[in-house]
Amino acid sequence: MKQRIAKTFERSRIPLYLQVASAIRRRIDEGQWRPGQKIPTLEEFETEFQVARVTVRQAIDILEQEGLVRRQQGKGTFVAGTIKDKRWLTLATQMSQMVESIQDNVPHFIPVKDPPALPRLQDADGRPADDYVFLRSVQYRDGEPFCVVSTHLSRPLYKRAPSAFLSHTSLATLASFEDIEIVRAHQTLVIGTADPEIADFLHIPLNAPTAESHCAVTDDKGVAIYVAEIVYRGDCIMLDIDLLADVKAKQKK
Amino acid sequence: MKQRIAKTFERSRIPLYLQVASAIRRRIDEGQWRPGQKIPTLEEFETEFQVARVTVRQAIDILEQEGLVRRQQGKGTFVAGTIKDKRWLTLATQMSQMVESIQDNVPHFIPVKDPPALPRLQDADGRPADDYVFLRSVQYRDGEPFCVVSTHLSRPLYKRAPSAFLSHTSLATLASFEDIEIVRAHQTLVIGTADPEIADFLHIPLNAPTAESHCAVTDDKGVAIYVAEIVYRGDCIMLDIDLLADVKAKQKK
DNA sequence: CTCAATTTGTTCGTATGTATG
DNA sequence: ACATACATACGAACAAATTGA
Repeated sequence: MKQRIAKTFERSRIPLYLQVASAIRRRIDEGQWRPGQKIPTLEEFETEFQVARVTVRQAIDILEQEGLVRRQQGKGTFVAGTIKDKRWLTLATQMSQMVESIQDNVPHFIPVKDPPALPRLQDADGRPADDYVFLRSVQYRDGEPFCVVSTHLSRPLYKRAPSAFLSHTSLATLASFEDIEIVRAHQTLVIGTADPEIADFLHIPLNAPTAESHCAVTDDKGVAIYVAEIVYRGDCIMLDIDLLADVKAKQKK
Repeated sequence: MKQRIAKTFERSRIPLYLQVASAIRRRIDEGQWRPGQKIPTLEEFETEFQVARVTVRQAIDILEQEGLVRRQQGKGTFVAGTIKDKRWLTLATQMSQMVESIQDNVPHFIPVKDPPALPRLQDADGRPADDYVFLRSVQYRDGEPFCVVSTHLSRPLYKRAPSAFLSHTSLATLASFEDIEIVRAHQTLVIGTADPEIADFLHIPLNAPTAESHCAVTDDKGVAIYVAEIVYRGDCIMLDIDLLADVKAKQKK
């Protein structure tokens, strides 16, 4: 037949039933229907999304597999009782806060085939060090991976405490060296999507939203001694920004 | 045939050729191959991704449609000369900066059927005002929509200059009232995906990554006089965070 | 200029997945 | 559950453009 496909959906090439599943999943995540509550009937979704009944069923099949909903013939479809705690990771916007929050994280290192010799530096990151150590790791919480960290660490720095760098997050170790003067510590954040490799590490679907952080620390000689590219799962992070932080800091003078 | 599908890909139900396209697109975005440079042959991708030649071709078809690559029979496939300026919108992390950046934006208002009487307030946002005006608009740049703003504005405030609030962004207008004391201005940011409505407004595919901002301004009486929910396209924004901002502010004392 | 190697373009047959009514 | 149409994916073979020997 014609495959009429509603206008909003046709912008994407992704199979309809997946799109519908995502749309409904999102509403559940957002709390539009509370745990235990009944969600609309197949017929209602059919009308709303302008798709065939079978397509809605297929979408809900997925949500049922995920344990997000429970179906009962003759009664309806209900939101499962337990919804996971999301957005638990508030990204730090200050160095001190950042170090504190990753203090106790244990990185799980990934072997790297062809480590890039130099980090990708942005304009203001400073000049590259002569030699870097490249470390790549996945970090977990409650047995679930939530970010992949690729770090370029100035080799002299690494040499000072290799075992520390291999058992703790690099930044926490770096911050513990009191004699190193940090002149600049900067982070940029963009939103991206999971490529196959990242999807694999983070146990998320391909193209799922991610937060990609570029984080660089520069010493008093203008050398970028720490440069990390961090990819977070998009669904667990949250940023908290005090828009008056600058004003308040001035007032304290 | 068998549809062997490599392990990494099978977690996702998304069509293979789209997955491959995403993987290659990402590498181009990341600058793994410079503009004008030749990317690997179909055969090489075939081996790397463990998919059929036709599937790789189909993937590259998409990138060609997007204008990201250029193909030449007998020679190869090349990264296009011009890569669009992405990530042009650096989200402000300070009130002053924010007001400045949206100063000249012109909102295109959307009619609203059932405006929510009260904004969704977070713990520290303060108490709700007695009465709000609800405004919803889409903002454009170069004719392209980049965010949808839903604003709750304290009605007394709105009454002071209705025409200003309808021709400029609310926050810019708000900031122009010198006699209003702002005690708190806070923003939280999470990563989400486009639902059908947002996808429609922003001209992006359903489930495309978005940045969802909750922004609240509280006056000296502890009343939330401005509360906005802003949804940005995920692919145009970027955050710039100085991790030593607090330290520097203190040093200036 | 011809020839072979390389690389993209095209087509076929088949199997399975997606979507409709 | 069924019949139908179209999309996705495979493997393989062949065509056409480009390059360098």
